[in-house]
Amino acid sequence: MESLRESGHKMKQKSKPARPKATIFDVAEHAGVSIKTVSRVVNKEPNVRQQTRDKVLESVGALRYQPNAAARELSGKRSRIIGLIYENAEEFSYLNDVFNGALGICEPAGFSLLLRPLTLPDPDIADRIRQFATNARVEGVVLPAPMGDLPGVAALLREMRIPFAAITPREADPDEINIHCNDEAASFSLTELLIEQGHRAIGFIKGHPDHGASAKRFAGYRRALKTHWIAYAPRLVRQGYFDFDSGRAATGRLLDLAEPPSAILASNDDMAAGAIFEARERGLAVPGELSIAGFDDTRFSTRIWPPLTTVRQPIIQMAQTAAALLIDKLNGRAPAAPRTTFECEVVIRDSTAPLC
Amino acid sequence: MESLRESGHKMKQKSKPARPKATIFDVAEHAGVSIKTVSRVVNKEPNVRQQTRDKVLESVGALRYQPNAAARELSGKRSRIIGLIYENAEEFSYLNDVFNGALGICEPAGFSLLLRPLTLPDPDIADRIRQFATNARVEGVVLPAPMGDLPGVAALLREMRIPFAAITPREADPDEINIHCNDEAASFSLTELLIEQGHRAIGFIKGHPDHGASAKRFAGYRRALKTHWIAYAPRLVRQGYFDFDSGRAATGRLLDLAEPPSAILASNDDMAAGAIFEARERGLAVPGELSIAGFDDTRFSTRIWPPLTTVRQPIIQMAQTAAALLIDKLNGRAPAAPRTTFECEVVIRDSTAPLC
DNA sequence: CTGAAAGCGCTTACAG
DNA sequence: CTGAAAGCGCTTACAG
Repeated sequence: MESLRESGHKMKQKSKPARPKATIFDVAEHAGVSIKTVSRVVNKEPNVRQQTRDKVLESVGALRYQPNAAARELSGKRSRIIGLIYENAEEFSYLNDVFNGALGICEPAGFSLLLRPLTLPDPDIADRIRQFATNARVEGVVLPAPMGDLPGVAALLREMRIPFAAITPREADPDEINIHCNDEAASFSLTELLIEQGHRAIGFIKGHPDHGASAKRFAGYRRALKTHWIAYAPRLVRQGYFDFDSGRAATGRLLDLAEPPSAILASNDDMAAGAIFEARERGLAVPGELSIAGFDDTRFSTRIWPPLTTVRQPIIQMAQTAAALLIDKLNGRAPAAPRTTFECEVVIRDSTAPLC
Repeated sequence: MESLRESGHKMKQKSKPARPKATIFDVAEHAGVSIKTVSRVVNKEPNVRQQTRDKVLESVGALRYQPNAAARELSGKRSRIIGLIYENAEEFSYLNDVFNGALGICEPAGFSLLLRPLTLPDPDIADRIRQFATNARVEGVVLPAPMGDLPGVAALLREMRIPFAAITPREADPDEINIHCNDEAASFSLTELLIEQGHRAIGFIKGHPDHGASAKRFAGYRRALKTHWIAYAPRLVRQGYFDFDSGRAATGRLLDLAEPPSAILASNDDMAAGAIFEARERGLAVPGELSIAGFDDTRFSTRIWPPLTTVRQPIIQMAQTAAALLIDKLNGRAPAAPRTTFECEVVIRDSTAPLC
């Protein structure tokens, strides 16, 4: 017995001056228990006397013990890594919010967040995701829009048995984690705002067809028209792709109409910025001669002139919820509400005005 | 022999339907060598006969062998994780480029990139970095501006003996990896452009004092004035902080002058956007009555009206170089050029015009 | 040029 | 409620 301890002490002939870095053995010795008990306490497992638990916790603090993640993963088969697979779009403020929200939950829960940007469309997307999931050893994945809308992605993750949390308004399997906000209702409110301002010819620029949000936003627009007994005119609706250029081009076609709209609702801010740019190029005053509204409330919307009327989503909270529910699932706790809805908020600024 | 084969076949009574996941032992058996030899081949170590190497590589392919990262880290003391510590700023396009550039190098080299946003100023920055470095087990760190400019950060990393690559124009220890572009020369060129357009009263909005780039850009402005025999007027210089609001406020003070400038050079695009906004609020035509130039060529600069004259940095390449040199260092190869300079490029758009 | 042994620091069964 | 043993899949010394 004595000799064991001796040899233990002799062992510490480290060549580096760096701090020793306590292991589970050091903590066990310090607390006078077995390493298994330390493991139980550190992992918050049950069946440890409170007194023992306190003793161990004290030693953990005294030695500044931090479990070795590699050893944990090797023996426990758990990597504690969550992947964030996203479209590498130009507009990054949405992703930045998603990232910060998810990280804020992952870090305190002891999970690392690993990012994987993808450039769409990508014919090899399945291979790329498969490789990422394998190489990075992710236990679960967060899928911000539009990744959760791509049929191949969700199907692949299901096949690989990797749990995921999708942020998208598109309906999902009731057992899968789905976070979204009420795009349809927000679009309805925004359209209604324009109607209440006297606009009747309201142009609409649709979003990218691969995004679940696009259909919802368009549906809200149509419902508002219907509610207010305004006939739906297909010629006032143009396809966009959520980027500046497509918004600008769609606006051009709308303004070329014999009877152009007095207001344009773009399905996101980037396209609304394109609309404002096009209006300015044509010498049209915004909002005097043309009202323009967007969607997303990007950082952009208060930097351009005039500041944009738009819709704000609680993206940080949505990402936090996505990460939290995913971690619950990974930890074997059934998520309380796999499908969670958040409220959007219409933000009225200067790019829309009553029709004179 | 025959029996061995037999038993091999019987072995495949796996209970899971998932693919077996080959280990180094499987590869060794398949190739008829020891695990040590497999290890040598996989890690590209010398002293293996070409014939043996080929045989092992074939088995690796046949079994789709991928080394277990956790086991590797546990035994080899190397995590193959690089941290990216950045300021969580609103303007994210710079960071997005940094991230994509670094990731493009890390992934093929077998390194993971772990992001750590920080909100500045942060009194606990040292603790936070220390904890990140420990928890995430980063081997090295990439420090995009302005993280490399904060004296505490570099000092802490040195103390922890964690190699880092700083992207900043500020001078560094010649042994440390430093990536930057020629901010001073670019600012000189931009100022010269305005001078050549006939401007004499050129306002300057300085960048955040904690960023190394700020001093360089200011120096370029002063040198251009001097070169062209224009007296330096302190009243035409205002302090900004790289954000929209400070750019707008500084522009307001400049325009309130008895003899306001005919052109304003802002040290980044965000402040230039603020300048344009302020000019518009005052009913000043840009560039007709006031020329405005920025710095950075953010995605923003072509979205606002008028499109911004600015300076483009090859950020993706700079980040790639930072990551590549850092990985060289981590792998024990001395970086070829620890201090590397890139060229910036002046991009002339519509926000600047000859003085009439 | 190649390999047998030890060990990295944990967790998972399994005892008691 | 607690612990002794085995083992996760590699790499690091060390032999030959």
